[in-house]
Amino acid sequence: MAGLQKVKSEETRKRVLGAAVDLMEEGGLDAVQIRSVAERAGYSVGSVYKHYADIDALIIAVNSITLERIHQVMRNATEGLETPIDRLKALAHAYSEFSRENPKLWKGLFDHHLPESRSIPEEHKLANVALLSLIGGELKALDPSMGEDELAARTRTCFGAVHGLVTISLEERFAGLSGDTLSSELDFLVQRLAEA
Amino acid sequence: MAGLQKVKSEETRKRVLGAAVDLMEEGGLDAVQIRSVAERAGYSVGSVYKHYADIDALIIAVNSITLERIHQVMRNATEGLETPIDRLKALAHAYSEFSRENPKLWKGLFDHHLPESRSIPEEHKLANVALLSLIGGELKALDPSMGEDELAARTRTCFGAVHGLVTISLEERFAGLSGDTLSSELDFLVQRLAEA
DNA sequence: AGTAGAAAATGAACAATGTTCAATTTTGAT
DNA sequence: ATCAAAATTGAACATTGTTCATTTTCTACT
Repeated sequence: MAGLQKVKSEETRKRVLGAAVDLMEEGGLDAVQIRSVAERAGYSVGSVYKHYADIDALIIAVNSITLERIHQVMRNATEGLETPIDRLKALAHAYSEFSRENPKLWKGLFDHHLPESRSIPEEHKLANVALLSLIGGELKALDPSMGEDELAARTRTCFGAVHGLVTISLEERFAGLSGDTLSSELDFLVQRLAEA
Repeated sequence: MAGLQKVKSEETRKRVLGAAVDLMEEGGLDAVQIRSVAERAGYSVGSVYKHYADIDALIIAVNSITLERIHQVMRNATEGLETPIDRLKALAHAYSEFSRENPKLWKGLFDHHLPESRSIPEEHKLANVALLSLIGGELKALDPSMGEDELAARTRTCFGAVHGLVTISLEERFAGLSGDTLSSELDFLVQRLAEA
């Protein structure tokens, strides 16, 4: 049966990726190294390269999982909420909370950059756009008359604004916000952006 | 005269830093390496270490210059403008323009992170706060009744929001905004945040 | 001027990490 | 049982940060 090899191969890939995710959670981007991943997964460095072209590909795989998790908590956050503004606020809070609860995964997602010469995999870009469309859907509900381009632009403005506040709040250099202050500023920001 | 050594030492430090700035402008954060800086400056690797404790200290020195440049263009941007809202919009545009005109310096500033164990130099944190206070001043003019804590929080919200929009607009992954669209979204964002 | 000590500068050597690949082990089909 | 393909290994190399013994240059003093 040809199945055994395939099963083993997939098992290896899964363990390698799992080890990489664990290391990112524990030690951030810098901890995701070929040797540390190989050791944690119980394989040699060569086996890691059998499944991921290089360290960047592995990190992107980890970040795709992080993106998926963020998408998940944001989708859940709007459940049961009726008005678009309430739903937008809930999305912003879910995003912020994820960054607080998983700072190393979150930073790893946004701190990782490919060299200029390389392009981000299409799949990963789509996962980013999927996040944006959670916001876009609410903005569309708020103002159905908005054109496609205008909606796309406004969606990025709203996401970018919340993303920026969350980002600087995680950084020591800006003496950022936290706790109730962060929470109420997020509400203020979304309210202002979304109100008619 | 004891002056010659001091002059030489300062000359070396200046050349090393200048080489590092040039490399950051040309090749971004990854191009600022001890060997490349030493070669560009015309010194050995050991001499670089004589003036900067490690590569992080050198990068922070480069980033302090970048911060100073950003501060400069933002200060200039408000000249001759009367209303706080116009001035806030001008600050946002100046920030955005700097990121477009100096993408590698700008990315180098925000992509660089110290290991958790190390703390950002006080001087560098103050330079960040100086940027924030340009915004804080306008917000205070807009609403003099605001308390200190409230003003500090709102200042970070406004900065973070603009910073986030600028950030994602520079990134391929988000298919960000540019040109007139970015410009008008910045206006929209500032208008909404600043209006009564 | 000459000289000893201090400061500056050098570059070889080491450590850590990404990457490659020839050799070995395991698996699948006959 | 045997051979080819797939999986796995780990030694070896390249790059980059860092250290430090040595050499060169400068200052102060006689």
